[in-house]
Amino acid sequence: MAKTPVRTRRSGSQLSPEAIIEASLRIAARGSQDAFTVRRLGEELGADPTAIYRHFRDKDELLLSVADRAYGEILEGIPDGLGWKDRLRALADGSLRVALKYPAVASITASRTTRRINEFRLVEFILGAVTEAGLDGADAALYYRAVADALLAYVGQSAAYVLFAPEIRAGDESSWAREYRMVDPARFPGIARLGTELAQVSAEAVFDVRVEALIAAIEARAASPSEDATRT
Amino acid sequence: MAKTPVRTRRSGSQLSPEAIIEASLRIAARGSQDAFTVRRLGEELGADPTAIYRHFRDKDELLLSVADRAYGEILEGIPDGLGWKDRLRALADGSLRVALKYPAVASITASRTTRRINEFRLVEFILGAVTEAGLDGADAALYYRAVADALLAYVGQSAAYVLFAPEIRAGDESSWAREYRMVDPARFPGIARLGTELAQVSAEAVFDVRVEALIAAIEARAASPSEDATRT
DNA sequence: CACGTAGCGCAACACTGTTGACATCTATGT
DNA sequence: ACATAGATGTCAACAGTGTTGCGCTACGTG
Repeated sequence: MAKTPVRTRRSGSQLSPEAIIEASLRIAARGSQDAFTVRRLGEELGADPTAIYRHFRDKDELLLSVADRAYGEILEGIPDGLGWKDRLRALADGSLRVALKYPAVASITASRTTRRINEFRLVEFILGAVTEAGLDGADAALYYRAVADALLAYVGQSAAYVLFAPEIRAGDESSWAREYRMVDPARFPGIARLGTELAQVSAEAVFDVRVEALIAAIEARAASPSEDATRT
Repeated sequence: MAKTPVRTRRSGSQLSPEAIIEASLRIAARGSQDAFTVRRLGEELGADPTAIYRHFRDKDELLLSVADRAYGEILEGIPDGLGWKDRLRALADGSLRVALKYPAVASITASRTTRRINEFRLVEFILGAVTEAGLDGADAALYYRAVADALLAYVGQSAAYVLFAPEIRAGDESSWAREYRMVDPARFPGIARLGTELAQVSAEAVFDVRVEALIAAIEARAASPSEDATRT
């Protein structure tokens, strides 16, 4: 029936949760070239599309498992021996890298919670960084959430973007060079004056600014822990 | 044909782009109670579901128009006479408010560009704020993008979250009080130690931290404009 | 006044995720 | 060793999504 499969795997089974997760990652790695659908997944596995429902309750549960596997890939890419700032930077870079590697997974999972092993490891990783920065208690929890939410949001947004059809993406990207260059300078003086600079901003630089802003906020908070965290 | 409708509206027409946009906003305002689908939209308009294709090329174009209308709603809610910091704070609050009012629209549009009038006004608004803060040229463009992307990402993430089915949301929210409380303290000492504080963090406080972090980054950048913007 | 066409309704298509019925085949209890 | 229960896989089908082609009506314009 539609029940969570037991742990005892039968030897005769062709499929397994691990094999399904890996096939999902293979499909997701092809980005917008290959849709991450149940039928396509069955094709990749050489099995009936509905066979995966014997190993996962629904596609959502599969997606969370796949995402957790991706979380592990992020953690593996972070070297040891770094200070808390460089650990957070490495985490940000790795998250973006993995999210762009599996955009279909990242774009859907960005506002979810996997509640699986590698998510625990990631939480512990961030908590360790903010603790080393000098935060503790409610402050550590608050700034952990700020870091985690910001990373997930940005990374998910970037993933959703690369997942768009090329023609849509081309239209969005060229807008800075087209529509934004033709605006009425009287109504929009700022856009008219900075049109060239706006078209030249790189996504990497923006990502950098946002990561460094968070790190600076953590540092500032650790320096004055008694004040209230909210706006003055 | 599948061509963009001309501007001369016939008097006998029951529908109009404006009426369709407003019906879309009404449906989107019902959140997860009412799915924002083409058929539901036709029902709301008292017309055939496919009638909207005489006014919009596809659902994507409609969505961008609806989003731009929501952008206008954000701008209307921002009072005059504020300094640049309070203008950005009011923008952030208004963006989140409108996004949560029309979650179905915000969650899809978060990584898109409308290229319509109210988006121009929003860009001009943010550019004015960062300019008043003391930034100019490439710096103003860079930090505009950081603010705009961060706002869109967070607001879209929040919208996607409230759009989830209540049972999924309940599972995600209770995870802090359940799974995260039962982790092995030896493997995850940070989670075990801060479990209580993690469960008590409010989304508003997290939003606040992220907005203030960006404002502080702009201020710091304006104070030392000669340095390189990237990580040291 | 005739005619081209915008506006709209209807039926249908391709594509999602998902479920129920049926068959097979393994693992286990006796 | 054998029978049975349950896990695994296949097939057909369903409800839901966005979208398109065809035909009709009624309007605005020549």
